[in-house]
Formats: sequence, C-alpha cells, structure tokens
Amino acid sequence: MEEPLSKAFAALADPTRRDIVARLAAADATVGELAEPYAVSVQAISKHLKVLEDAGLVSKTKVAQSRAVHLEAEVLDLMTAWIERYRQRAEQRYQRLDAVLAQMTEEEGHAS
Amino acid sequence: MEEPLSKAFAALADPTRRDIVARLAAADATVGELAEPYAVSVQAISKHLKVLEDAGLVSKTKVAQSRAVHLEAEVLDLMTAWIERYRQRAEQRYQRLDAVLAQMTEEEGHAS
DNA sequence: GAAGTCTTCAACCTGATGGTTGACAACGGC
DNA sequence: GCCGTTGTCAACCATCAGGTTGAAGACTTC
Repeated sequence: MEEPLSKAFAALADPTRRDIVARLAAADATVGELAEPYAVSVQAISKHLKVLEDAGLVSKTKVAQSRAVHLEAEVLDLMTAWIERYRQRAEQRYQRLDAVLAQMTEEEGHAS
Repeated sequence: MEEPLSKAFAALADPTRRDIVARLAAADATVGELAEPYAVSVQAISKHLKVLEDAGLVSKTKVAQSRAVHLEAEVLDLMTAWIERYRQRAEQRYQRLDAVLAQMTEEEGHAS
C-alpha cells in the first residue's frame, strides 16, 4: 500500500501543517491552541488537522469539550524508511561514479 | 528557508513521481525510458520531471538529443533530517508518557 | 435547561495540479 | 540539407486544495 505515503507526503507539503507537527513534537495541544498563532480561521486549522489525521500523522482524543491532538511517530517512520532506502542507493551510485572517474583519470595519466 | 521542503514533500506526494525516484535510485535514465512504463503521455512525464527538478530531487544533463536524468541525494537528506528531528521527539515523549502511566499505576496500587 | 465554549460540517470561491493534444526546438543519421 | 527522434512549451480541461463564512453538534457550567 502506498496510499499512506502519498497522504503523508502531501500532508507535510504545507508549511502550516509542518509547523503544527513541529509544535506537537514538543507537546500535545488542543485545536484552539494550535490555531491561535496563525492568521487564519479555526476552521482552516481544523481542516489541516483532518488532513494530518487522515495521513495518520496525528490523532485526537476527546478531552472535556475540546480535543487533545497528539503526534504519531509511526508514519514519520515509514517516510524516513522510504526516503533513506533510495537516498542511500543514490549516494552509493554517486560514490561509485566518483571511483569510476578517479579510475579514468588515473588511466588517462598512464596513457599520456 | 522552508520552500525547498515544501516542494520536495509535494513532489514525493505523487505515486508516479515516487516510482520515478525509485527507478532513478537504481540507474540514470532518459526521459523516454522513464516514460515508457506508464500509461500516460511523454509530456505528462516531462511535467513530473520538471516538478522533481524544481524540488531539487533530480537533475538533467544533455546527452546527444536526449537528456539523462539522475537523482540528487541532497534534498532527500534534508527531508529525513526534518522528519527525524520531530519523530525522535515524538518517540521520546511517548516513552516518557509510558513511564508516567507506569508510575500512576504503581501509585494506584499503593493507594488501594 | 439555557447559555457559552470548542470543534466540525457544508457551501462556496480561487488557484494549483495532473492530464490531454498540437506545435515547435534541437540534435544525429543519412 | 532533410528527416526522424527526443523533449519541451502552450493552451485547454477537470479535479483537488486551502481559504472564507455560516450553521450546527457536543459538552460544561450555572
């Protein structure tokens, strides 16, 4: 299933949502608390939280009449796993390329 | 600057683009080669590659009449750095919560 | 139970995105 | 020099994303 990754990457593509995630990493917060610093309506933040929740990055628990939002580490884990897999391959290929270039330079040196 | 992260996350939100990245991790390829497996026009893939290029995930070098596309590891690095930063904090908080709950359970045991 | 607070749902607008087709620029092979 | 191949640009279309305002749901408090 790669749907979760699509939703997760899309969710973190928005600066406001990344900021929310950053703040939630420090401490849980209610919807109202999260909305306070931004110059948009509470409804807009509620939508952002829904996107984060649908991506599995965040979960809410009813607390009195408000909702406590907290960060879920698992999907973040999936994301790094995906990225690292290909970053490492790319880096390895890059180093191999360096080796090939060094080899070519060396051989050129011998030829001249 | 967080513009690069926005573009990078948005770029990887699309399954076709993630697939392209995955293939480029194995080997460089031309635009035509990259487009071949998908049931869309070459122009559509060209657009996808432009998105990846604007995000700094990919670069192209003119080779004869075609263009060799290759993966850039650096932005992938930025992404994992960002994610890991907050994933680790979230995980630490989670473990701390576990400790608190264990403490509460223990104290409850003493009270009863 | 009426009032107030916190959050979400619904309808709507605007701009971005992913796709199409058609034209064109650039380059190698003959 | 022309033709075929490769890739991009432009215009267009449909859908989605992020924002707004207004109304309604859910729960405390008095």
